[in-house]
Amino acid sequence: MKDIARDLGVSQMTVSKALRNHSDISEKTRERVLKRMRELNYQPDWIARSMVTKRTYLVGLVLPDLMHSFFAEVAGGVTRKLQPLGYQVVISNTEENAETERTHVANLINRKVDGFIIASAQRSGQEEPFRLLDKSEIPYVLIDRLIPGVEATYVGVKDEDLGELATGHLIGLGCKRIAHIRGPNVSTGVGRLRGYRKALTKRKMPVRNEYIVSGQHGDSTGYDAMLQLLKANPRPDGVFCYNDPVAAGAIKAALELGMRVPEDIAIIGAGNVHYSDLLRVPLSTVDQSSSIIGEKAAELLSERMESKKPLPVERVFIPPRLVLRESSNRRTA
Amino acid sequence: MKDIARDLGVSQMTVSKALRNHSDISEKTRERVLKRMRELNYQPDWIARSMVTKRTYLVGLVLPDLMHSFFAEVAGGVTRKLQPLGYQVVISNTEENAETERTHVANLINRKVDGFIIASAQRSGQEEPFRLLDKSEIPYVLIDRLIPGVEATYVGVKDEDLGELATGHLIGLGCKRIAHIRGPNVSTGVGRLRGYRKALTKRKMPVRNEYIVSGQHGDSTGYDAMLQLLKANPRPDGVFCYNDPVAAGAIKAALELGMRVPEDIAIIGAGNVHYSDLLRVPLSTVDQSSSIIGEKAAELLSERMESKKPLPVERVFIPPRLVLRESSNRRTA
DNA sequence: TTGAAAGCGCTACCAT
DNA sequence: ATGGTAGCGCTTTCAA
Repeated sequence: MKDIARDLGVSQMTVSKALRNHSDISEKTRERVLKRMRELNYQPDWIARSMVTKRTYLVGLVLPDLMHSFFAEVAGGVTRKLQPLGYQVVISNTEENAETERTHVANLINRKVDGFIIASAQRSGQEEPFRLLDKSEIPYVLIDRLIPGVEATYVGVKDEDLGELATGHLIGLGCKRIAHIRGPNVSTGVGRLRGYRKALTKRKMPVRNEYIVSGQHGDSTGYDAMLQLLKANPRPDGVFCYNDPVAAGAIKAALELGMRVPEDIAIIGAGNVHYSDLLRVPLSTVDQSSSIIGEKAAELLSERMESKKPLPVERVFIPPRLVLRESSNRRTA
Repeated sequence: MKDIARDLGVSQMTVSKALRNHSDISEKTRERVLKRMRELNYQPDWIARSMVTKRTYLVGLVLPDLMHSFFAEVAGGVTRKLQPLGYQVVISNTEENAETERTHVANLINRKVDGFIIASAQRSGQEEPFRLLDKSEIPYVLIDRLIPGVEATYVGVKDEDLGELATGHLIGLGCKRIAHIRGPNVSTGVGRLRGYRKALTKRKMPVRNEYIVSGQHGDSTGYDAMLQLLKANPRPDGVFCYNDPVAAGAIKAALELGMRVPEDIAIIGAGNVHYSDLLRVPLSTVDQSSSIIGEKAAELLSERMESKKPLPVERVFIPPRLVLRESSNRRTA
């Protein structure tokens, strides 16, 4: 930058302003500066700039599991929106570990990212990362998972509605003994479970504890959970699974035990991941508009990053939507 | 930092050194500094530090498609290795677009990342990002895809071997008319195609052009490619697909047309993505050790980032490994 | 073992 | 429309 100024016989200031299309710099000078800049192949130093402006144009995207394509899609939505605005996205994969999440968030705060989008792996009662965030005054948006006790802008579905929708669908199919493979102890897991209970209760169907087993994330665990479920007597004839990966594992287990899906047991998941249609039995699911969640979150965050004063907390709920495929394709009994 | 110094009646320098365990600062002083640091909840400013040290502890990870779980797994491997060393990983998703890749790489160079790991979407003849990189002197490691004309450290499989292995397997099964759904015009696509040809030629089997169709990435395209393939007369009885997502689509198409897999047509993919076992027909595939690729690349890169002088170019080839499942489970004819 | 001075590359602020 | 001064928060170099 100094070189350009020297070469052109103007001050460094003029150059600095010209490069940023600052208020009133004559067209002519700007042209000259830009020309020389290209000649020298000069690129402004983001770090030095950040140091004085206090803006890094970095955004932290904190996700529990990149391998789960729901989150990969969210990440796609976020970057698609944020890149054109000049932000770079730093993805932190917490592997569903609250402690990892805490350190990553602390790190990113030190790095002075301009904002956060977080699908948190914190269990209830652990709000430390959010206290750090609030203290740092860096704006952030929660996605997918709400954290009790944390008042923050959020984008996601109402998980209770999702659970009720899925369970209600199974009931409508004529299933009499509906089980649930539940997720982890975060708002999504808890909410979907609550929706499941609610749907049953509303129709005056009993909620049986042996029909609720834990699945967590991943494929093999859905498999294990289903094996356990099928030990119950009588066996369930419908299962609402916490998410699609779990459901995929569940289908595998059911088939291995010689059951037919959906004839003997109907199965529905959640998330509508891209390969659900290609599974052993194409999977009915509840779509959560994953990439829209990412885009919307990016939008809300960028408003908050641009704004001088803190913007009000906003909660955006995206309506869940049934996607029916073979795994629940059954005539009403 | 100044505050700590003032409070303790020492110089800012002493504090700076104490915090970095610099050479010889008395134990006592260090303790005092650390204590006060915790009290004030002080965190060093990475940006200011970067400005003078010229190290950002950021690594750019440039991938063509996060939705493809092969790359998601690679990303997992990379971050798992790099986080503990104090690096943050900035993931850039180029969506298989050479132009996007170019701008992202340029951006990240400006941001002074310390190194790059790249699975490039550049087609042959486009080496611009790499010329930028070479000029910037930032170390980088290529993964998965080699770029002709770019001499760089690389981690991946020998795609020709992979193609030969997969095709050879189909031949061993007794398939007589083996087709290939080929990938994009990058080293992986080209190499696998070459391996396919080689395997056939070696066994003196004919290479028929109508048995080679283009699949690209994604699910529906594998589906489309298979539909096209099945118009051939006679129909192929074995297909080697560029990767698992393509193969998943291909299976769907074959089944829809009433063919049995593997009885009428055997199918094999590549990449061993995590859901391959859960597909309509569990998919035989060639494993590429995706997360090991990520880890190894991270290792090579960190050596190069720590080293003062440029380290020699290294090429690490991970041997491909057959994973046999139902989609190619057939008695030898 | 500790500290003072200088400067990294840029921009904010205020003058001209 | 242009420029001078100061300073962001840290580290490096060299002196005490």
